[in-house]
Amino acid sequence: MNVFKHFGEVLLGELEALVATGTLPAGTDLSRVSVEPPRDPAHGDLATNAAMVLAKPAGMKPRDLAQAIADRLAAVAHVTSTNIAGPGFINIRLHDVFWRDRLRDVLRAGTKYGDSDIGHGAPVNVEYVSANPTGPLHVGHARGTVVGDVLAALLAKAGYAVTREYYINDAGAQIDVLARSAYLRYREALGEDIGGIPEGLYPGNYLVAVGEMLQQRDGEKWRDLPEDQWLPEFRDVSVAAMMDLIRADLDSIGVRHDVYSSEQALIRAGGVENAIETLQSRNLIYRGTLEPPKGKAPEDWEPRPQLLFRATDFGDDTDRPLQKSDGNWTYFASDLAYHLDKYQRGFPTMIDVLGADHGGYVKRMKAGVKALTDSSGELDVKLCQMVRLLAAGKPAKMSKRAGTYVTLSDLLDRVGGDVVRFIMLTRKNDAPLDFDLVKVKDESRENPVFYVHYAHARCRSVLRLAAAEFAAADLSIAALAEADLSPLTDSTELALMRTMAAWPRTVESAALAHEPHRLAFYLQELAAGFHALWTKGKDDASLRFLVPTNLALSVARLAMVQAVATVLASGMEVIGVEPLEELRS
RNA sequence: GCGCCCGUAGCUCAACAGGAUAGAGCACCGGAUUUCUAAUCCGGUGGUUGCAGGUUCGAGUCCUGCCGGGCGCGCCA
Repeated sequence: MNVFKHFGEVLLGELEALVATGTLPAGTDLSRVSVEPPRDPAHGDLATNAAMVLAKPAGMKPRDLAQAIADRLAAVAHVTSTNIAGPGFINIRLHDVFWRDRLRDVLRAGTKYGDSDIGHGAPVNVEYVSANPTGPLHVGHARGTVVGDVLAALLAKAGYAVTREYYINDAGAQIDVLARSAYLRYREALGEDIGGIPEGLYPGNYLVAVGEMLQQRDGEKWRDLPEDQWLPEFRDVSVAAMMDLIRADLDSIGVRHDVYSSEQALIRAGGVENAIETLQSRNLIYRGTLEPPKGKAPEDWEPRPQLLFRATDFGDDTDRPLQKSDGNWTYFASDLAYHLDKYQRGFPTMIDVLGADHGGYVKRMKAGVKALTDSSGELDVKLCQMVRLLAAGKPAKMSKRAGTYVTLSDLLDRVGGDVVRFIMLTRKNDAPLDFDLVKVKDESRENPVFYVHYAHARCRSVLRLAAAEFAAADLSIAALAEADLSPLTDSTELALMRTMAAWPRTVESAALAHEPHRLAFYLQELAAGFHALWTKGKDDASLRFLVPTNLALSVARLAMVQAVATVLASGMEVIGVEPLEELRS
């Protein structure tokens, strides 16, 4: 249950009653009315802006209208009091029983707590990673990988039908370069001294295995043939090998895409022509000449008539070329085809997770999607800013082996997948992020991964001890869900329950905003609430979770501890981090 | 030159769809432990939300113009 949405609906009912009695005029627009947590918990449990939003249409002073609304709300179930504050906020306080009952919601739902149906099963396509198949994934790919994967999981939890997709850019010139690089390794495998890797080819030693494989499979078959004879085969084999590497990398961080789309296959199937024709039929293509970019004209610029898409009709800054002078399609043209293809496969909603260096590309792609789908398709692009690798505050050394950056695989070996996943969500995607290889392994308050893990482990520890302490009692989750929770009266306990009850709303709002980082922030908040209560039990023994002389109290508190563990696990499940039983190794 | 993103406490960052007195952590100062794992917690100091206007009952959030930083800017993907 999203508490705020629930009471929002209740409030709307009361407002409609005020319309019926004539206090509010017929046809009043109620869409801007909201029910939210108050900024300061001291104000109450819920707050609404209804009186401020509706004062003008009602022709009343906000505080007078607030009084009329508050009078009605005071009679609503679970509401213990209302008050009017500031410019006309109505603060609502709910009975403690209501909050305690939310623990039952958690215990009955398990880690499905927070699942929502706001998506109504609508299909959403999330495209992420989509690294060029020219080598293994490196650190730079890690952020988009995590952001995309967690966004997909988040949308699934919010009730969308999510497809996770990887777009293989296997058609461009860089694939020829890859094939030539592999060819060199092939000759090396045949025993030739190839010397150094020439400038412009990929030097990475991950291609050695590709060359060796081809040598073992085909012997000298390709050695003396002209390039156009071996290039297609070397392209295919190299791309397949690189995708195997990439898939292995993704697997090791727990990422599995539902669909891998090949740019080459799309082009061969006539996808680009299909897209071009669609645009042509809407008169959105013409042959024209672009102005050079002002202030930064390329030296070799010469005016040239090109096939152009009228992107400016859809909010872009300039029209965009579709065809290169050699007759091949531009990358933009095939990307148009790809997005049309996704749309035609049943995804009116598409999300692309890209690196920030694609920022200049967003407007034209959104324009393209609008044009191709007659504005019925929607594209959201999440740009991920740079990750700065540090070690104890200083820039981390890159591996200097020829041509290699720090690979994702190296990073995972060093800090583990849980750490990578969590840390990548500790900033919103469009802000730069520092990833400190040392700090992320610290066992302290400063390390959010540890802090959240520790909270869960502490919950589990209490539950284990409880099983020993109260061996005769039924402490199953089902039993805890039905327990008498009335002994839970401390303000810190109630605060923790409110935090847990905010989880469904967090899921929904993060999903609507396409902002997975909010989950990581929520988990830190919940962990903080639990740690606070834990320590309070040290100062005041009557607040300890386990009170051997008082079974009823202990059971109620165990229900709460179990609920904390469950909500933490629910969030960690979305992020893809494993909840730990204990931290001791 | 143009476009996109960013600018919030000394530092690193939050702020949910435009809401109330802008919140955390670190650092600094002062406290709590014969532990349900103190690897934690509590309290205090700290702000002209880059600058100047505008819209609104209400602006960190929306609009305009500046300043500063990052990314990008026809035949790379």
